[in-house]
Amino acid sequence: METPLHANKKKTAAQDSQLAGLSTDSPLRGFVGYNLKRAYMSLHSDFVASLTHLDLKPTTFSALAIINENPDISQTDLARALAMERSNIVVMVDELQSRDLIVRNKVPTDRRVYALRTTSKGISLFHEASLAVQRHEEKLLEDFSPEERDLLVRMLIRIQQVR
Amino acid sequence: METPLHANKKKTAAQDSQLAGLSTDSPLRGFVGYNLKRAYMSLHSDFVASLTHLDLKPTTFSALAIINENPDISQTDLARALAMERSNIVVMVDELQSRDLIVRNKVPTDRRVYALRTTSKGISLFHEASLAVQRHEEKLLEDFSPEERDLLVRMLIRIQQVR
DNA sequence: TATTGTTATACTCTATAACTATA
DNA sequence: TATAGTTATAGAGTATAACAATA
Repeated sequence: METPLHANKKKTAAQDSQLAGLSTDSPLRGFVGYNLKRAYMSLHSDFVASLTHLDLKPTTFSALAIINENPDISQTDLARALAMERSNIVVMVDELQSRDLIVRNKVPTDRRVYALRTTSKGISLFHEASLAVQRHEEKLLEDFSPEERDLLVRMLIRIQQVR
Repeated sequence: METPLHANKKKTAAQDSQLAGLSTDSPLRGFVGYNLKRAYMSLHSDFVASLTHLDLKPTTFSALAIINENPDISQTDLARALAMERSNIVVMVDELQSRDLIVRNKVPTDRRVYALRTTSKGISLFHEASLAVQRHEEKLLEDFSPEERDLLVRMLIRIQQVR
């Protein structure tokens, strides 16, 4: 028995009109930026839904991934990696810490900073979440060959490297 | 004399860490969704900047494009095309109307709806904005061949068509 | 002086519910 | 009953400024 991905809830505008726009927004379809935004929007709600059962949001999932990959990372560096403001990192780290998913360790050599680490609970939740995200991506990209997926990722990274 | 695209303002987190993340967020780089979001974020601030001199935002630019392409479109259909809630369309249409970029015509056959149309002022502003967006995209995609751009757009559309 | 973490705050975007007038 | 437009409001997400502790 799987949880249905689209239950009988009323859809939001963002979810509903994924296809509706394809006829009337033709003047915008030639723009890469427009299609990038729409593609992002169309996968976003499903992505969020794939993490709710673990009580994670996209940002908290990403934070967990980065802290797990970079033990003793500081909040400032985490902010930079996530492209978020330091001030907004604080409350998110508070939440992860209060749920015992990460710890804030003091650093003797620089008493201003915290060294963030995932706990064993945080690690196992992260692994579980990774599987959920992989399932979400698998469904999203089922019509894409491995080569196409790779090509897409490389193109998206090239766009980020502009400037 | 061109307007500098990155003036001497302090960068926001979203702008700053376009590249900073490339080292520390490696566990997330395999996910298409993550790269999609980051690519969208990295072009967004520059896209917004490319429209500010015309006092347009991404959404108002898109609305202008859709109304121009679909004369006498209703607010509900505009909302669907833009993937926005009808309630949020109202204030945006208010603004475009107050700036004489569009008109709200009454429809005799159904007195509930408005038929939206661009004014001549709206049309010329839209054309000017289109050129600005094209310049922005040209810079964004200068390393992409026409074939690559086309391929990227088609992949992004395929993602939107899932489900 | 500069940086880390922090707090408070504001602003934008988006979502929801309730209403009116029409159909 | 259902739909178009509207209003008010609430909730995210994100940005800015100022501060204490530390470098």
